[in-house]
Amino acid sequence: MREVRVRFAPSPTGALHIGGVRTALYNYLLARKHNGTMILRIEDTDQGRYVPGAEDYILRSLSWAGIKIDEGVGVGGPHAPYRQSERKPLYRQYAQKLVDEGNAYYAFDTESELESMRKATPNAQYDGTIRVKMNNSFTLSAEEVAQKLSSGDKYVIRLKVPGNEEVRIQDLIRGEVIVNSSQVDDKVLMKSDGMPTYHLANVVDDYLMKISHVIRGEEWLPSAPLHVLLYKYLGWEKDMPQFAHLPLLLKPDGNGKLSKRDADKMGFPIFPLNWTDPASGELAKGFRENGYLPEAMINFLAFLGWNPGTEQEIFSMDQLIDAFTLERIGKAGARFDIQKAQWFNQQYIRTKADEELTVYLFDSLQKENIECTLEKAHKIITVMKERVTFPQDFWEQGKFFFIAPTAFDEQIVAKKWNDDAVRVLSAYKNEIKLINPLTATAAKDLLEKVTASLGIKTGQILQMLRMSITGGASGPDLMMTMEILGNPEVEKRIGYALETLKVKIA
RNA sequence: GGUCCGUUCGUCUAGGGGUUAGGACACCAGAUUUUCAUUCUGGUAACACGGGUUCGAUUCCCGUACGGACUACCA
Repeated sequence: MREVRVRFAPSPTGALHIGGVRTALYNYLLARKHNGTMILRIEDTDQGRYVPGAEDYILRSLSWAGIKIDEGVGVGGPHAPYRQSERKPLYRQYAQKLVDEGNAYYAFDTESELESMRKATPNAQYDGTIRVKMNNSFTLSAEEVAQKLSSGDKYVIRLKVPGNEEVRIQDLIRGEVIVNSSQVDDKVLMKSDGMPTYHLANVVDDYLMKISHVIRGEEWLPSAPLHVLLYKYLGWEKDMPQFAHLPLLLKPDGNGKLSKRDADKMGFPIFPLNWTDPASGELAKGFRENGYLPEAMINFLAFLGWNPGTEQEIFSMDQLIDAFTLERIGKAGARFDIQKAQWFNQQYIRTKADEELTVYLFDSLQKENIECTLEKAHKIITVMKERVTFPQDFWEQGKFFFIAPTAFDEQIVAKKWNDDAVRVLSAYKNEIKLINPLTATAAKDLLEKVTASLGIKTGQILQMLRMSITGGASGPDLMMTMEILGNPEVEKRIGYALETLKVKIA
C-alpha cells in the first residue's frame, strides 16, 4: 500500500457544517490508522463566496473535535502554500498543457449567450454537440482566437470531453461506477478571472500533494468521471488517488439532506462551535456551546455511516483509529438523530472524573456570580452525576442548591399539600435545628421518627418535603440534598414553604 | 426532465441463499429507588414492491416504486 496521505479540503464560505466534521474525521481516522498524513487544504477559489473568519472557524472546529492536522493551512508543510488562492499561478500551466495537447480549449461565450443556449436546448449541456455552435477555439479561426486572447477578451478554458467513452471509477465504498462520457459536459477549468475551478485545482493539488485517498461527500460522485478524465489527460493516471464517496447526512425526519433550517426548527445545533454570520450578524449556537462533549460528538459522528461490526458502541478516538476501515462505511445516507447524540453525551459525562465535572459546575456558578466551596461542589456532582446529559445540567437541574425556591409546583401542592404534610413539616422543622451536623442518615432517621410519632406514612409527605426544599417534584436523593444544604437552610426553606402555602389548605 | 447513487425495526445499524433476522437509541411495561432520574429485567417493532435464478431468497439478477445527489465561470 502506498503512503497514506489524505486531505480535508473545505471552502471558507461559512461555518463548517457538522457533516464536514464527519468527512474530516473519516479522513483523519484513515490517516492515523496507517501512520499517514492528514492535510488541510483551503479551497478558496471562489472570491465571491469567501467569508472572512470561516477559515479560522474551520481550524478551531477541527481542533475542538480533536482532529489534528499534520500538514496544511495553519501548520505548513512541504507542499505549501495550502490555500488555493495562494497557489493561483500554479494551475495555469496545467490548463495550458491541456489546451496545447488538444484536451481543452478556449471559450469566449458570454453569460447571456450561454443562457440562451440553455433555454433553446432541452437538457442543455456544453458538450460535443453544443460545442460546435458556440464561440470557442474550435469554431473560431486560429487568427480570431489569437486576436481575442491578445486583445484581452474574457475567456474560460473548458475541458474537451470525448463523445462516447466509458469512464470507470473505482470507488472504495460503492465499487465500480461506470459513466458514459457523453453525460459529462465540457466543464470550465479556468474561470475568466484567472482562477481555476474546483475540478482543476482539486486534481492538480491532489496530484502535487501526493494524495493517496480522496474521501469526500457523495455530492462529488457525479463529477468524479470528470476528475478521472483530468488525471488521464494530465498523464497522472498511475498516481491517481483512490476515491471513497461518503453517504450524506440526512435530516431527522422528512426528506432531504441535513440543513441548518431543520436543525433550527428541531432545536439542535448544526455547527460545531458558535458562529456569527458576518453579513447578517446572526448567531448560530454550536454543539460545544450546547454542552456536547467533543469525544461524544466524534463517537456519534463516526457511527453515522460506519460501524465496527461488533457490538461495542463506545469508542475513544484511539479505539476508532484502531477499528476503522473504509470497507465498513455504509452506502446509504444516514438520518441525523440528535437523541442518539445526547445518549453518547450522557455516557461520556459519566466517564469523567468528578474533578472535571466540578469544573463544569464552577463555570456555571461563575456566570451567575455564585460562590461555592469545593467540598459542596463535589457533593453536588456526586448526587447529580448519573442524572445529567450536559455539563450545564449540573447548574440547571441543581439551582436549588444555591437559590431557595420562591414558588412551588402548583399541581403537586393541589394534590398533596394537606394537614398531614403541614404537621410533619412543622415538627420536622422544629427538631432539625437540633441536629448538627445534618447528615443524610441523621435527616432520614429524624424524618422517620417524626412521621412515626404522628402516625403518618413517610412516603405520603416525602414529596412535600422535597417540594419545600427544592420547589419541584423531582431531583436527586432528598436526604443527601438536605445534607448538602445544611440544617439552617433546610429549616429556613421549610419555614418559608409553611408560611407561603398556609393559605392553600384553608 | 436527464445522469448517477441508494433502500433491513420510528432512527443508527449487524447479518447474509436455509437464522427464533442480532445489537444500540427512542418508546412501552415490570422490579428497585417510599418521588423523578439512574440501574436491572422484559416487550412492541424491519428485510420497499413485482418478476426471475434456485430444492430454497431478505440475501444473487432484472424491473418498478420511493429516497438522495448532481445537472454554474459554487464548492
